[in-house]
Amino acid sequence: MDRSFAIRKGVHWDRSFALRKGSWTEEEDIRLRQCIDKYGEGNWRLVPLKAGLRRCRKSCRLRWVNYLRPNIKRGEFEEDEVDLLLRLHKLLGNRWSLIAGRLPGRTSNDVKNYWNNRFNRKTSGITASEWEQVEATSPAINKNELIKPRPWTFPKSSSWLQLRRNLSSSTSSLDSGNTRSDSREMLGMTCPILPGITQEESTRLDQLEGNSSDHKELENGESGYICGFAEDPIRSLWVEDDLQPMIEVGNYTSSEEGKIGWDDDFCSDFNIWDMPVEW
DNA sequence: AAGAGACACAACCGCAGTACT
DNA sequence: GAGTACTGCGGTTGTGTCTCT
Repeated sequence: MDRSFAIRKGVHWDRSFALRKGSWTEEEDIRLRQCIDKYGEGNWRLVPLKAGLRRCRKSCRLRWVNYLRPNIKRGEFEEDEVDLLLRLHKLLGNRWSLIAGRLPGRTSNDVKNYWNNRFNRKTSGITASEWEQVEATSPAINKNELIKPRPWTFPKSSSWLQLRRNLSSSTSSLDSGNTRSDSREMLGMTCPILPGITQEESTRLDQLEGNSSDHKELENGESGYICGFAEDPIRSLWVEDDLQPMIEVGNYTSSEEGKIGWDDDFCSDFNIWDMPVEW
């Protein structure tokens, strides 16, 4: 790709750094795809060099993540996707990457663009009076009321198998009087709340199926799988046997019988599918 | 047919958090 | 602990296409 070609294609050419900007060509896509296929994702600093691209690493990553990555879903959002998007946005706000994580095949950019086009006040074409009506009928969401999950952090050596072992030991440690933070230490990680089910959680559920040691029974008689613990106050994703993702918020307790549960004095839960959506 | 405006999508930029030295 | 590099995210802008007049 030379400068004259770039100019002909209407592509901006940054002379000072010889880095290309603007739309990606088919040739660049092929180079990038071949590079990722060969070396895998990550280490974006080296990708432009290995791929022989005159693009900055951020540009390469963005192109891969939003366009070239396999299994990216194109086309109009389906009805159930829009429904889930609305519910998740109500819960999470503009946390596009988290929302996209629960819409298989959709990227954060897709979700953001879709939202901005359809529901953004500036661009949706909805009149001021219509918006006033929407806002009046929708419960206000304060920033500090939004659940803002942080990325899961695992020790480098962790694996689901290890997590499972730690999960078992942490449960028994509660019975022996250890504190909750001790248990988190034993877990070797901090797991914030993750509403809905991610791909990883889904995979884990598949692994859990039939493994009774990971199946928990609550004091209130409910049973299911715990997919994540959060930092204080305890917020956890609890997936019941019928695979309904419940969000538990409250104090985590244990009982003599070895059962686990949440303190009734400070505990609430809700099903993401039951959340009202008023648009 | 041509121009204007709307729309959808791609890409860039700046920032914050994290990892590394 | 401080400084630097890297990564990922969200807001914003740019650009191509479609529709309407």
